[in-house]
This record gives sequence, structure tokens and C-alpha cells, in this order.
Amino acid sequence: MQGVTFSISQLAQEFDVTTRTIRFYEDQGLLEPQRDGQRRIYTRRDRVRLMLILRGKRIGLSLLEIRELFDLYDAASNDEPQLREFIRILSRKEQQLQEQLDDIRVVMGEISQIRSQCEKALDKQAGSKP
Amino acid sequence: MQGVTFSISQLAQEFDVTTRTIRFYEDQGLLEPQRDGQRRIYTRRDRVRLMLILRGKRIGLSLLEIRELFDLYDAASNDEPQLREFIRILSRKEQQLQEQLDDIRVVMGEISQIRSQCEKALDKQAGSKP
DNA sequence: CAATAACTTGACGTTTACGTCAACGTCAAT
DNA sequence: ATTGACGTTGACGTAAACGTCAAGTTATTG
Repeated sequence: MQGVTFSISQLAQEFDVTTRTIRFYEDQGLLEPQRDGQRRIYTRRDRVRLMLILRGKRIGLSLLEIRELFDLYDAASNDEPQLREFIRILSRKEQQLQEQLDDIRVVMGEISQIRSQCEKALDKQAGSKP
Repeated sequence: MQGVTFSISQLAQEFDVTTRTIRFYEDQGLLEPQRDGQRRIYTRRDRVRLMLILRGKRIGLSLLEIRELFDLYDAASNDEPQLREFIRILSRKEQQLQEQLDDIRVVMGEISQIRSQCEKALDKQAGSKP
């Protein structure tokens, strides 16, 4: 029993990125798929990693930051200072995310205000030529 | 009565960006301060714009997107298709922000899980050598 | 008046995150 | 045996968002 695997283009399709992108992530040390000869073979673990990479990007992490988190998470399982460092980084990031979330709320509030103003303006115009 | 104005370095200090950055925003059509001879003079309106630019950036807008929003907002006051376009863009961005917000919540949840695992691991280690 | 500080434009450099060829390997199907 | 789909490694290109000089201007202050 060898488990489910994926080709590079399968993953590319599924996550709507190019194969170039996936190889690039490998260059950056974010993925390390096995090989069958030359060809890359991706396990479910690799697939999860890719998901994490993309989610990390969506919340504004750089590839380098993502890599650092991966490295720490991989290496931290046994070493106390590493674990402490990991927790520190996570806390910091959590705080940043909270600030980002606040920003987003503010902007979304402003957007809805502006939009309702726009819509009022359109209503006036529509009413003026019946 | 001429109103409060600011120099480029005042704004740079206040918002913790370089003067280069502020001039760059002007190159990109995001700011257009008046001049006293050569020197740029910023009004409160310019200051507000800069605030909006920086907030836009924090939520992941590109300078180009920010510029488009400014342009639309400036030009849209009287023209119906422009207003509709403006509303469309705002709706789209609102949706993106909502997705980003969801992502952030997911990641923050994961972070707190991982962190509590780390802390448990540390407790064990601490307990093992009294 | 000379020095200093603050400002200007312009040009080139840098980093991140890929895109875009080019040239070649491999395997299945015709 | 060739075609076509899929994969591979380089190498170079690019867009965004500034940083970093360089070289000159203007204002003010001792």
C-alpha cells in the first residue's frame, strides 16, 4: 500500500497555479516531492503543504516567511528553544493578523458607506428622468 | 486663511515612510501636491489621501488599484456608468476582503491550536526535570 | 558669505514571485 | 518509428514598489 499520489499538473489544476509556480516553490525549499526517475511525485502531505503555502500567501505572508514557519515546525518537535521561538513567531503573526483584520473591517465599513452614497446618487438621477 | 499645510518630510515622519516613497506615489498619480516654487506643499486633503493609500496597501491593494479607486471616486460624481462601475469595483473588493478575512480567521485558529500543542510539549519537558 | 539643512529631479539598482522561451527526456498510442 | 502529451532543467525577462546614489537648487542661520 503506497498511498495516493499526484502529478505536478494535477496539483496545478486543482489549485489553479502553473507548474512553473509549483517548481518555483520547490526551488525555494517549500516542497520536496519524491521522484520517479526525473518526474516529481506528490503525496498528500505535499498537497497539504501546497494548500498551506497558498493560504499563507493569501494572508500576506512572503514565501520566505512561510518557509521559516515550515522549517521551525519541522525542527521544533524536540528542542525547547526552538519551540519557544516558534511560539514567539506565531504570537507575533497572530497580532499582525489581528491588526490586518481590523484594517479590513474599517475599509469594508467605508466601502459600504461610499457605496450607499453612490446608490443614492443613482436613485436621484434615475428619478430625474421618469 | 490658507489652511494647514505640511512638508514632505513632515508627512514622511508622521506616517513612517520615506520621502522617496511619497514622491513615488506622486509619480504614480496618487498624490498631486501644490508647489511653492519647486517644493511640494501638502494640504490636509493630501494627508488624507496618503492615509488612504497606506491603509489600502495594508489590506493588499496594489498602487494601481488604489489609483483606479481614486480616479473613479474623483470622476464619478456626475456620470452614471462611472458610478455603476465604481459600485461594481467596490462590491468585488468587498467580496475579496471577506474571503481574506475568512482566511485570516482559519489561520488564526490553526495558529492557536499549534501553539497550545507547543505549550503542552514544553510543559512535559519542564515537568520531566524537576 | 559660507556652511548646513532640506528639498529637487533623474537614473540606476534591488527584491519578490513568478512568466516565458528553449532544448531536451519519456512514455503510450497510432 | 513517429507523434503528442506531459515532464524536465536552465536561462533570461518582467512588474511592482521602492532604495540608493548623484548632482543640483533654495532657505536660513551663524
